[in-house]
Amino acid sequence: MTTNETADAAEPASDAPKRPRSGRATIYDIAELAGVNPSTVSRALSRPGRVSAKTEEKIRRAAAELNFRINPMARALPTGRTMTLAVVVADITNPVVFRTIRGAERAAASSNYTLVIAESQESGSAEASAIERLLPSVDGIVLATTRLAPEVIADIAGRVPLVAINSRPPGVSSVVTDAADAVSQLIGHLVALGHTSIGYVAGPPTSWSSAQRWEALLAESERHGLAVVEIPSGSPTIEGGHAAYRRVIASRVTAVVGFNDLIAIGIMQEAAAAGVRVPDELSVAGFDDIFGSELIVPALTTVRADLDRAGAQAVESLLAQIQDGRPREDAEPMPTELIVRGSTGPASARPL
Amino acid sequence: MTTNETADAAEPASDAPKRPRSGRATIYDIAELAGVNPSTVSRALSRPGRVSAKTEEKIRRAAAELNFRINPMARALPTGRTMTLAVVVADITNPVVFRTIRGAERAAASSNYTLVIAESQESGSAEASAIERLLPSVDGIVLATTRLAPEVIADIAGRVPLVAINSRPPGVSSVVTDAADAVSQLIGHLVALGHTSIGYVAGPPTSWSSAQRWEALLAESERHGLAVVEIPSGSPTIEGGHAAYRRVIASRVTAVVGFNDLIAIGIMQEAAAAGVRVPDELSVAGFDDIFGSELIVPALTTVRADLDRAGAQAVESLLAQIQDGRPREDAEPMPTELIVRGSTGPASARPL
DNA sequence: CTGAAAGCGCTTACAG
DNA sequence: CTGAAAGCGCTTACAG
Repeated sequence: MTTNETADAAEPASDAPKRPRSGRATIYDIAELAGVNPSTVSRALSRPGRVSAKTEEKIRRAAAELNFRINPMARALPTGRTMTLAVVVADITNPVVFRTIRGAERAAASSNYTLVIAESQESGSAEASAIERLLPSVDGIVLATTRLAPEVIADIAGRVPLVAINSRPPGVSSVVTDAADAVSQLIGHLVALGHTSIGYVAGPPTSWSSAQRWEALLAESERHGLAVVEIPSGSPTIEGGHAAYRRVIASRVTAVVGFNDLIAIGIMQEAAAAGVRVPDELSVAGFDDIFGSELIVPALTTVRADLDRAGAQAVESLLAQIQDGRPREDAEPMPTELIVRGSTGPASARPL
Repeated sequence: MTTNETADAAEPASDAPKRPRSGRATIYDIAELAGVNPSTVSRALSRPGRVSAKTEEKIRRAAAELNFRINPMARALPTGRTMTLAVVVADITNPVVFRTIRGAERAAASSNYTLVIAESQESGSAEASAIERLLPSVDGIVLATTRLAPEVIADIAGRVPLVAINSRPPGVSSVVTDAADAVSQLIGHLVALGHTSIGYVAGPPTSWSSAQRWEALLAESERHGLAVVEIPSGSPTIEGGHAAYRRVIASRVTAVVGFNDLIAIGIMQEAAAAGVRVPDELSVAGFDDIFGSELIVPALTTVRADLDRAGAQAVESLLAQIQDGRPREDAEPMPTELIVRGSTGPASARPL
């Protein structure tokens, strides 16, 4: 009532046929202007070629004149296609995830899809409920988070097209980076420098990639006859690195690899605070090559993956899945590249 | 056809009443189960209290049993409320903007709104068209970008609730940081160190905040009797800082302030490459206190603003505007805080 | 308080 | 090729 009155008051004082409340032109307006049936307008606009050339032309002209924009909500109702995708992440602030988001956003936009982003900061249950909330309004989901159990993810994937980034839930499409190769490059570098005992500061216990990297490290340790040790971090952040530092030192390793650059940076900061020189007394390396890795002194040795591309690839795979109605064959793990910088150096016994 | 057959094939082989294609329960299912009219279900679910307690209870029970989730698209059609907000940014990668996005996302989520993000990397026209595309599917827009002319923004604001971040288009709601105070703090610090000639490396020519900061700097220069010079950067990035470096040196200033930390970092990198010591020969400062400012050596003196809060505040203001139907009174400019670190020091003539 | 009806802006078989 | 009709899943005056 109130709403209507307000809307009416805002209308121009002409007695034009009733205008939609939004003030936007609809296919009915076009139909009237072009002298055709609304259904013809719909056809002309949504699948060109199904209508005679001259009618189509007339309709296009009318649409342009009325500055017509299709209403995606209205279209979504009969078709069930919302033309929007969701990406759910644990923490937008993490440099790794926003690169992924950017890649995803671009791929989505270039296919005329809209991207909504959901951050699930809190618990895994918050995450699940965010997904639940989004479900009816999206055509698919990119899951770039570590909080959900594989079975839960598989379950969601049963209800909506989904692709996971950096995890491989059973039966679910995913895009991952090549952990074995990444770790192999990094360890090769460290071994060449003479390191024989290496620490790995892990990411969250639920993180698939962290587990992968540790597994790869175990494999490398056998190959090279290394002593390796896994150290928990609490969280994949600078603070996580701080928290792990004492255990790193206590382990007497000569080199430490962080699950990600954030952790590695945290470790370097603690080392600096404790007067332990990097890399002379302790070599440090990470993964991701985030902004800041190059800035810190010494600059951080790390393994880079093309995260933008991972995000884009996830969206492309998702779109294909939406098209075909069934999950797409997973692509190869994405290649990685070792970036050697100043934080790693020759092994040398640290004075006790 | 194909679609329907597929859907049918997927259905359980019972002869249950026709299920909606989505497989989700609708209010009709609830109505049937609860033995009431669909309109009653709608009322019970959307505005509790308009229905007798016991019917409501029955309906809730049925809804829960069917695991009902309202379809936001379907609701949007009659109401015109999509429950989604858009935030449009120039570059997601910019640390400043993703902090803002995070704040916006949280505020939106806590009001049960969904946030879609649009990146407009390219030209201002790409930006305008992205907005155009989003317009029908959102209830409001947060504009955190620098590419659009104030009149264009004002025009868009006439068609959809909008609030701008870090610009003040005429007649448009906005949230901005307190440039005058920020610059005053920073210049006070530099003056105390003995600097009398200061360079300002600007952001994009279309950037309202960059202009604000420069204006404030001019005002400060009068107050303190300083020589100040504005230097263009091309872009608000590290590369922009690189590009501006020669002009900075050529200007013979003893201190330089970047429009943002990215530019300041770029300048520091060039200085390091050229063997110019910071801060001994050149003091450098920035704005934003991004991740990385603390990592670089020497750590960057900068002015911090609470960007998360800015994003959240923009969303709140937008929501109020959507409620009331008219723009909300702008809040005070947000306070800022000077963070003094190692990149600024006493003025000293640089050897030619 | 609740039911029956109309409508939001599209799409898509079904006829012709 | 195009029109007329029904329907997508909701909401909301209008009656009772």
